[in-house]
Order: sequence, then C-alpha cells, then structure tokens
Amino acid sequence: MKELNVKKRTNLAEARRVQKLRSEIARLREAYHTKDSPTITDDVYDSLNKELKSLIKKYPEFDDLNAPENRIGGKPLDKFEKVKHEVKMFSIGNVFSNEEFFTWEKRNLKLLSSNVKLDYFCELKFDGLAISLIYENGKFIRGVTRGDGEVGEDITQNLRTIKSIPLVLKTPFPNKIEVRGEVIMKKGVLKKLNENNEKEGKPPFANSRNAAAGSLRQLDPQLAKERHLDFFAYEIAQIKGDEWQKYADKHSKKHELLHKLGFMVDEYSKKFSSLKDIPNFIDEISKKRNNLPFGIDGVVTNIDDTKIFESLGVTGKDPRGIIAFKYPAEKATTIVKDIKINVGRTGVLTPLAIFEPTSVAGSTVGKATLHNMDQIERLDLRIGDTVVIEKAGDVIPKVVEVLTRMRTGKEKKFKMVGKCPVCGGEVEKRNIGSFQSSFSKGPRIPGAPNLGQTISHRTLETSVAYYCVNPKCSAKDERSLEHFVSAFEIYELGPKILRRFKDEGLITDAADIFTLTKEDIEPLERFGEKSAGNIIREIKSKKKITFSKFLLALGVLHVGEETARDLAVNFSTLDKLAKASIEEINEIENIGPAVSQSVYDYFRDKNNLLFTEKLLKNGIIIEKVEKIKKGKLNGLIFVLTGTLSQMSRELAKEKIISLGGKISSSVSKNTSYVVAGEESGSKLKNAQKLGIKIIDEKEFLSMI
DNA sequence: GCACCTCGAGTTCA
DNA sequence: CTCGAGGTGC
Repeated sequence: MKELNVKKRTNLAEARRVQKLRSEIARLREAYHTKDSPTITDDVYDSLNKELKSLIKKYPEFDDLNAPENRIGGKPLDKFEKVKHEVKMFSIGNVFSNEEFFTWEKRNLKLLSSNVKLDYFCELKFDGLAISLIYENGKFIRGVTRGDGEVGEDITQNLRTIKSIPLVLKTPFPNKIEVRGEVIMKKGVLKKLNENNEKEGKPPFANSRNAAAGSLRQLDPQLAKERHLDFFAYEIAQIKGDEWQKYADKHSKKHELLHKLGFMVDEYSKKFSSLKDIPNFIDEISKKRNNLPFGIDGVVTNIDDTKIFESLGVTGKDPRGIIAFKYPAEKATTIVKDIKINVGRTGVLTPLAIFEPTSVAGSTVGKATLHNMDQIERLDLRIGDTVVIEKAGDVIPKVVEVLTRMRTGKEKKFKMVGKCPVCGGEVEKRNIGSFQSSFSKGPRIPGAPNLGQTISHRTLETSVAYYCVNPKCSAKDERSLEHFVSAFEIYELGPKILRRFKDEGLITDAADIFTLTKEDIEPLERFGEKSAGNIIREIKSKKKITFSKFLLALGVLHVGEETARDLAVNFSTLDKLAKASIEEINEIENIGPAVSQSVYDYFRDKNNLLFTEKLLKNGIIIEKVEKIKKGKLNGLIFVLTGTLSQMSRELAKEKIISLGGKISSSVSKNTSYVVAGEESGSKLKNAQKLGIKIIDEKEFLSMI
C-alpha cells in the first residue's frame, strides 16, 4: 500500500488507522464476493467507510485518489444511466486492401480541391471498446460507452477500476478535457479468465473484445475490477483553455499530450508524410500482430492536421479524414449447415462440418474437419449451431467453440451414419486392424488396407473411429490410388483424372497406370494430344522409385514415410521383406507388434503379392537403398516449420537426411534445431517454450 | 502401467 | 495443423 505522507507526529496513529481501514475495506469487499467466506453485513462495511471518510475530511493529506476505495466506489448498480455525449462519437470507415486505401486519399484530395500536402498519423486499431472520459480540474468525473454515438451508458464506476485510467491527471492539466480511447483486455488476462470460467463451468469468451465488453457491463464494479482491463487513449474530443489548443491542432500532438497527462498511448503510432509509405507499415504491424500482448484488428490512419480533418466532414457515420485498414479476422462465427462424412483410404469415416461460407484470416472457409465423433461430442456440436472458427497455423480451418447461447432449439444432433455414404457398406466402430479377414477374394485396388490382422485388446477398446468395412468400397479405392500416385510423385494425375480413368475402364488398379498409352488417353474428352503426351511422359519418368517410396505407395496399414524408410533400410529388397518373419520385422527399432503384424500380413495376402508382381512386370524399377551417409548432421534432429525461400521443404528434408540428420514432425525436448521459415506457426512457439535452439534459413544453409 | 515422443491419416483454400 | 494411436523407456 502506498505510504502516506504524514507530516505531524500527532497524525501517526490516525494515519495507521486510515491504512488499516483501507485494507479492511478491501478485504471485506473481497470476501463479499467469495461465496465460501462469511457474508458481511452492509452495516459493518458502511461504518468502516464512514470512519475512513471522516478521517480523510479531517486530514486531507490522507486522501489518496489512487487508493482502493476510490477505485471501487459504492455497491453494485441496478442498471447503467444513459448519458448524452457532449461531443458525438463517430465510427471509422474500413478498407481491406491497398487499392481501397489509396482510393480513400484520392477522394479526399478531390474534395480539398487544392494541392495540399497531407501528413498522416497511423496507430494501431485496438480490438476493444471505444469509450469517452471526462476530466474536470484534473479529476476523472465520468466515463461513458460509445453507445450509438449520441447516447451512451455511464460506466464510471467500472472504469475507475482500470489502473491505466488515471483518476487524477498529471500536472499541468487543462480545466476540462474529454479523452477518447479503447478499453481492452490483454491476451494473457483473457486466457486466465477463460481458464477460470472453464473451471467454474461458465462459457469462455470468444475473444478479448467480448470479454472486455462483458466486463464493463458488470453492474458490480468489484467484478469488473477482477477482470484487469486496460485503456489506451488516442483522441481528445474537447479541451478547454487557449493555451492548450496548440495540442489540439494535430492528431500526433494529441497523443503527445495524452501521454504527458498520464495515459497509455500506442507506442507503435507513427507519422507519415506520404501515404505511399503506409502499406509497408501496415505490413510490419501485421507481422508483429500475433506477438503483441493485446489484440488489434487493423491500423488506423488519420489526417494529422485537425483543421483539414474537420473540413472534410463526415459521410454517414464516418469522418472522411480517418480510415481503418482492417486485417482479415482471425476468428469468425458461422452456422453449421450440415455435417457430411468423408471416406478415407483406410475406410475411416471422418465427419466434416459444412458452413455458411465465412471469411477467416484472408480466405473464405466453407468446411472444416471435425476429426471424429468424440470431437463432435466434446464440442457438443449440433447441425444448425453457431460456431466460432479459426485457422490453425493460418491455413486449416478449425471449429473452436460452439456458441450454445445462440441456440434456438431447432438444432439437430448428429448421428454417425449406419451405412457408408459412398458404397452403402457396413459401418463399424472399431479399429480397422481388429476385424478378421472376411473379405472377398476378388481383385482389389492396392493400398486398400489389409483387413486380416489382429491388434491388441487396448486398441480395440479405445479406438474412436468408425469404418466402412466394405473392402470394395469405391471411395477407399480412389483414396488408395491417390495415395499411390502421390508416393510415386506422379503430379499430373490428380484425383479427378484418376477417377475418370477408372470410370472409363482404363485402369482397374494402380499398376495399370504404367501400361497406359497416349492412344488410351487422347480420345477422352478434354484431353488433347499434348496433355495425353505429357501424362504418359510423366508416368514413364516415375517408373524408377526408391524402395522406401515404393513401400509407402503400397499403403500398408501403419506404414507411413518413416516406417517405410526403416523397413527399406533394414531389408534392402522387396523379396527379403516379403519373406521376413514377424519376429524379424519386430526387431527393427521403432517397429512394434502392431506394425510388424500389419507388414507381415500384407505379404501373406495373395492379392497383394499379385499386385506387387504386376507392378514389377509393368516396369517399376526399385532402386537400391542408399546407405545412410555419415555427415556433419549426424545424430541431430531437425524440425522444419514455415516456408523456406531458398529451397523446398522436400529438398531441405533430403539434404538433412543425406547428411545423417533426422527430421521430426513435432518439437520436443529431443529436438536439436527448429528451422523457422517465413510465417512459421505453433511449432516455433513450442520451441521457444522448450528452449530449443531456433535457427533461420540463413543459419540452416550455412550448416549444410 | 504410465508418460512421453513420434508417426500415420485426414485435411483447406487459392 | 490436429488428433489418435503405436512404440519406447522408466
């Protein structure tokens, strides 16, 4: 607690009493709001307050405007008073592109009809609530929400709890001043608040703006205080006294004065003499955006000169002299119109949310995966729900939260389909590996999962996915084909073309791709001689393949990139691997019972053996496995994140491996280096948290 | 038997 | 990128 400035010795006892009273009042208020503490009677509270007030009256030097009783005044309100703004609060027009931004200037220059040179002042657009504060004789007397711009609500009590709103201005100050600014909640505060809410079973706030708004609307100032809000000042709506007008004639000078008076102002704000330089600034800020402790949703550009600003006037609700360049929203709300089911290569049925298309982080999003039924239940998502979506790593849309309070009662719970939506086959909730071999002996598209294997009891019980168990499901066939060509890196053959080839009867399995001729493709609609030739050439050039890529292409259950490499290195030829016993496979490092069983079973299936034979017959050449070179990156584990500019990620991967290093997909304490390219995401944060060495592309290139 | 770390599989938009 | 599950080490 602040030390009291007590001059006379006789005051000492009373000074102590004041201190005691203050802490007691604070404690009682605290207790009053904690359910498991005894409730105080209003009498006790009032009498303490009374005593404190009389002491302060007697000794004015005890008065401390920043003391708690001044921050929290009075009891909870019944409602907020409506107050008319002395000076109207305008809103700000938005632009979303540089083009619109420059048009804004052109329009202004036309209106000004003279060759004025315009200076601009740019500042962050805080994502919070605009409010207006009135100070008279240096004291904060009233704070009002924006409302409709004409009339707002008096939230003085709550605003007094905000530490960055000075209750008294620093001297010298004008007789009267009206300060405008934004009440915000810092990201860290929001996080804690939401964690608490979750513990107490209350719904979390979707963003800091909602949280700040909700907090300011608390009728009880004690609750508002606990929210730890902040305030940034950015505008002076009125200021009395001739000597102060010199601060009012430029927006940049208003900032200066606000800072001098004791307000927090935006530290990133900057003056520009040409609009052309501003897009760069906006870009820079957007890069810093995620690391700022508070949320912003754009950059505001003001015409610095107040006279010019005012002469431009207002269109509708927006003054012409100010514009907000808005960043695309990181989060958005939308309505789930439907939940569809995707069928994967392994037959796994993945629910997919279909939205009302909505713009998030720069693109329009129409759907997002829901992963599985458990996830739908965790979110408590129903068809028709309003949801908050965001982009994971700025790319993949994700449903973050269901706004249950928006429910109308018409929402429908989603039930997993009983039949495969593609083939009508049976659906079972089990791990794919756990059903017994019962499928037909007919020809099968390679890469379709091998169903004839058993898997540990634990997996059977805990697996969450539903599967289409029809081995001939066409969706599974198609996904498997796509997987195959992707492993072979035959880029010309996308999903659509593959499907057409299949529908036209040109191929029945992936091996048929390699016997296609130009004459097969050319007659098809929308294929010419040239495109047909390209495809054939591309396929031919990919007939040579490394053993590990070949294994990957087969689509053996549980065998991905890494495991395929492990197998290839340890068995060196297809023949050796196909003849290996479970025990031999199981001995390999990083391969356990589930994987060895799966690999073993794959090569016991007659159809699979026929298929691999057919591939070799059709001209596939499996390259011998390169021995692992020992290089300078021996024993080092790399994680790549973001976009590299000098080389592709694939190439970087190959480089690292060829020098004896390893690539891992996620950051852990075992990671040696995280190579961070442009726009890297959560992996970088994780690395910082774990204290992993982070290197940029330049450093990385110097290592290899 | 548990706590980690990795891997596999599915995924969006322009 | 995210989620689930396999593998490993304690």
